Amino acid sequence: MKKFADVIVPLPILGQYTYAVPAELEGRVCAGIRVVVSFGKKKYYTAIVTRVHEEVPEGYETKEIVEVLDEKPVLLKRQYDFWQWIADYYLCTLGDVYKAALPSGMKLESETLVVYNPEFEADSILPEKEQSVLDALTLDNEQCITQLGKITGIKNILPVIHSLLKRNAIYVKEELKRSYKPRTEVFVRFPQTIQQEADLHQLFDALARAPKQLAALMKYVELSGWVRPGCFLKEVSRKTLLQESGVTPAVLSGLVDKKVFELYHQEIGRLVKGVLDTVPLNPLSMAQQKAYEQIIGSFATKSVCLLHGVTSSGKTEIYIHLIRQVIQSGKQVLYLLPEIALTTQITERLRRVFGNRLGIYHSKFPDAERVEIWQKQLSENDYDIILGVRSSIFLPFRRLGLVIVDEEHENTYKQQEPAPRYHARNAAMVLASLFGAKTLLGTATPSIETYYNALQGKYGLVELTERHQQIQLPAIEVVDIKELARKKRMTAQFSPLLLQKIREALEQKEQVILFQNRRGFAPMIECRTCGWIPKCKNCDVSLTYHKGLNQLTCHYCGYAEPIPKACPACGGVELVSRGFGTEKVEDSIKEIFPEARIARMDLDTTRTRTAYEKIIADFEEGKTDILIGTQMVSKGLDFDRVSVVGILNADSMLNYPDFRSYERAFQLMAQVAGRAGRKNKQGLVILQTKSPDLPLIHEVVTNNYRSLFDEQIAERHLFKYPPFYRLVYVYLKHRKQEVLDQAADVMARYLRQGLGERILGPDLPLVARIQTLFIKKIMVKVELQASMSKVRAYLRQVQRAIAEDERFRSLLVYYDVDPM
DNA sequence: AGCACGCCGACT
DNA sequence: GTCGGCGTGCTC
Repeated sequence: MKKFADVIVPLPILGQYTYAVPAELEGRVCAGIRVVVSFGKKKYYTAIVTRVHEEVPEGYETKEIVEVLDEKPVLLKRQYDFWQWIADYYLCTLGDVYKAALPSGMKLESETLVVYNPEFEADSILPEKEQSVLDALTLDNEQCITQLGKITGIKNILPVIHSLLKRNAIYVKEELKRSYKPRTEVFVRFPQTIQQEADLHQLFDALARAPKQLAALMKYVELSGWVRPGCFLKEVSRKTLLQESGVTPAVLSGLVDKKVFELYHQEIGRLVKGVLDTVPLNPLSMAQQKAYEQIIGSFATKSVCLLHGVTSSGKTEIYIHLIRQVIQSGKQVLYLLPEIALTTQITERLRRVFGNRLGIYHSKFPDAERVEIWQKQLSENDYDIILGVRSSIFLPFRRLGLVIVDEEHENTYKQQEPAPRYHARNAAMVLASLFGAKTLLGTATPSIETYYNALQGKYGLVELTERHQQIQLPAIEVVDIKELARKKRMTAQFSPLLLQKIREALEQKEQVILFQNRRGFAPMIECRTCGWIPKCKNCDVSLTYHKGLNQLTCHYCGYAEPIPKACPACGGVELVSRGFGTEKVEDSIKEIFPEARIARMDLDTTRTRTAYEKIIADFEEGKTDILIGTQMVSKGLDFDRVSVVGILNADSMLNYPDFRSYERAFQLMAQVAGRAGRKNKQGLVILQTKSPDLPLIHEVVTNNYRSLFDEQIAERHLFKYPPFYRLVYVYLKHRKQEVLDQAADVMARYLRQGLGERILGPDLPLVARIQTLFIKKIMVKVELQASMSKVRAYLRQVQRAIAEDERFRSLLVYYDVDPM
């Protein structure tokens, strides 16, 4: 029987596509493997097979699978279930999920390289077009299809390539199969002939007259911790041995010739660099031990547990003990961290404990390393623990036992753009449940939803109120900058108190962190005469002034323009900046403390991983006195000599028209404040605000999470927000304002027919135009008791109806489920 | 998402 | 008369 395969293509289109399985590939095609298929007239894609069957498709001609890329599935059954859950829940396509899940090295697209097969001999004269492709390939025997099309001038080259592939005259390049090359290194070991210590002594004697060789031998014994054959601590690479023993390569090859050593090649993970020595765990304190036992206890009845521990209570140590316990039971652990918190500090700590059983998955790592981790996860020798960011929930697991979501409240766990707009914390819980595994959420400032679920008994709740090693919480002083500004006592963005404390800290060789949650120089500039503000020509936002680049930039589309010399509205030449960002803070502080060493950490200064790590390392080593930054400075970094933290403008965090802004402001300030003070000294936080009487400010000062929670939960209840209601935002985009308006109205009316009062809007979103597309938003608020799956089904139904409407052709519809 | 096909404006 | 603009619909 003829076989067919359903595949997922990496495109945002609904449904799967069916390809014919050519007879010669039949044995190799199965669910979960990657294949190359031609899609449309020009493109080749790496697709993933989800099902092989014998149902002949009707209504269209099937194409054949071009090539098989894997011998074993890269998409495991449980992963596929997980993909389907994501696509369903977050209202996106499987193609979207596929694109998000695989590192790009594993899903190479149409720029596919084609290679000439040197063994090919034509048994008859080839058609003209095919011959010209082969001629083009003799010039350069590996080229991409698009290029071949250009060289030969053949318009529709695909069938030609197809035919040549069939003739075996060319093949799809190996690179597509393995776009990364495993790195190998040469290692040294004793051959089989050396069996016991006595053999070793014999060798020592034999080499008595070759001191260099003897030195190399002794060094090897030392480095490897050799006891007897098959029993040594560490593999020793040729490079290390040469380095450590100080002998020349000639000496070593002499030993190899004498059959004292043998060399072997071994793949080495790019990530495993050096340190493989593991150290024993630190014992837990009484409080930590108690929390540990409570977590284990809660897992007996509940699948999710919240560990609510104040900053510096030593949550990481508890995680490490839990991880060890899970690994010992033969299961794997997924340890999630928000992007910005995944630093060398935490990775080094885990590596010291778990050695090369630990895999690290970071978006700033090169793609080849990510591919390597994937491949290793698929192998027999998979990692016991993966430490990673949001996207690591997509890595293959076979025996997942525990998921840890650290800094659970962080909004970077929610993917904003592009689809799938998933929340890694929530998705991770579903992933865990597919494995019957447990999830531990950890944070000092839980999200309102999570804490509510814990109080309701849906999650276990373990509180850790004691700070580790009696580190004191910092003192927080509130400064009313509105009052000071009125009295003209502010120096730039700084109150006299803050300046005084910075000065004192500098004098005592202590460090300072200044926090301003806005990058750039100024959020906008304004004409002093008429109030004109430059706006982006593509998007409905004002342009941010970047002094360093000397231009105005749009933070949404990246559009930039020079600063106008005069106001185009009134001709006024005085343009003043309004508000301030980190860049301006840096400028001012340099002026006030010219002798201080200053660094700035925000999106603009940390484009690369090295730049980011350098800023942190410099600060850690005391090469920097003052660190100015956005929320980046607040995450997961432990610095020892910070005595003063300045929050420059608390109000800038509160002015977002978002129901989460208070919660977020509290979390941010609590986290930043936690950076102040270490072992011996209480830290000081200067909190500058224009509204010192807000309850929120008081809650930050007294570190009263519970009060913030009670206040917020009442508000959420009153205004129908999570956790009492679930939200879905429906976004509509169109190039023409009128068409968009009409479509939004029609869609809202449809939705109201089925969902009634649950529909709000259409409204203009925060940014009503991005990259020349007008946008409208419809909000869906669904009470907890209602069936979300029915709501989702209805949303899809309405979208289909709208798509069929002649008037709304190129209307773009997408969803944000559980928006943040 | 691409990309080809198709239908209207300024050009050799 | 045609070249090329983007609006529309299809991709197994």
